[in-house]
Amino acid sequence: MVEYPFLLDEFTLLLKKNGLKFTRQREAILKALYEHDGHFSPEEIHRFVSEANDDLNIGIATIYRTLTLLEDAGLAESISFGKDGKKYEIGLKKHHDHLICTACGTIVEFSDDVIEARQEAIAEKYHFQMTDHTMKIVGLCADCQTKH
Amino acid sequence: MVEYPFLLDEFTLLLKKNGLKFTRQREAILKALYEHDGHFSPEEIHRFVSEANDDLNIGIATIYRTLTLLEDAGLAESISFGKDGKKYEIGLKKHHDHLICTACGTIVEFSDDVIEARQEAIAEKYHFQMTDHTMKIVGLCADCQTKH
DNA sequence: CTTGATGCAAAATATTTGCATGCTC
DNA sequence: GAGCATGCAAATATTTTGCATCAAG
Repeated sequence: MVEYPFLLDEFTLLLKKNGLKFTRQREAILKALYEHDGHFSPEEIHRFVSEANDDLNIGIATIYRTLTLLEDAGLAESISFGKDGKKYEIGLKKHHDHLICTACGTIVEFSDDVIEARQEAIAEKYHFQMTDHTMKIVGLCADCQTKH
Repeated sequence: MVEYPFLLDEFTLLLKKNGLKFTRQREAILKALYEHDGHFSPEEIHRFVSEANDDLNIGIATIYRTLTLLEDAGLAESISFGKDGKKYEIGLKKHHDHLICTACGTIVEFSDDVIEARQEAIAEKYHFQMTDHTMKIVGLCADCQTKH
């Protein structure tokens, strides 16, 4: 959907704008998020980054710090459900929402224009200046319904 | 919206159905959720229950266990956003969604039939058997927009 | 009485922070 | 060079668990 170079550009721009530094660690984390499609915990992301960069000894604290940074900037999004903690995914995709299976944990993404439009209308109605929105539908996926 | 006795009925029924026991602690937690309108962390709920029941020395573990129980049963719902952890509120209200202000943390509830209907259609399209759904719109509330 | 529930404290997780040192800019 | 970023480890915070005891059914 979005090309990596573009994402990287956004990122460097953002850093510059805030007087922050571009580091190998930050790049590696952004890239890991870009290359893995799905939703991951900070630990998982840590693993990805470590595996992809033998030479780079990255600390978990940096993962947390960077994820927060990316989320605030809108380059990453977090979602959480049930017992599982927060999971992150890359931002800047076409906006989409999630279907989550309570049995197997599968997350399906979807996008719906009617809902998108409606959300804007609602934000306006309540005088909110909307910066983001998310929707989750939870239930049983087709597979898990069968297994019962 | 929903009367407490009704809620309590649902609860006892649920417990019975699963061979679980009705205890003072569980009642107290349900009631605390019912009496406090809003979204609270397990700690906060623990405080509520403790303050309302001097004689009842309730442990935080029981709060966690009961909240999980209530959430699984649909009698409570959790929502999480940004740095804050999971927050719970009573379920069985008319279904509603949330507007969350990123600056002051205010949570406004709203309900929209168009969206409700659309969610059902989407669940069906993906062959999900929907058990719940949530929507969050995050942004700046009217107040916080002014303060800038 | 039988079995699940509770409180407590310990254990397991998850997340944040302080600080010396290393790297961008 | 100046100042932010990093890794590490310690400090916190958050949740979960084991277990002896209690209490609901």
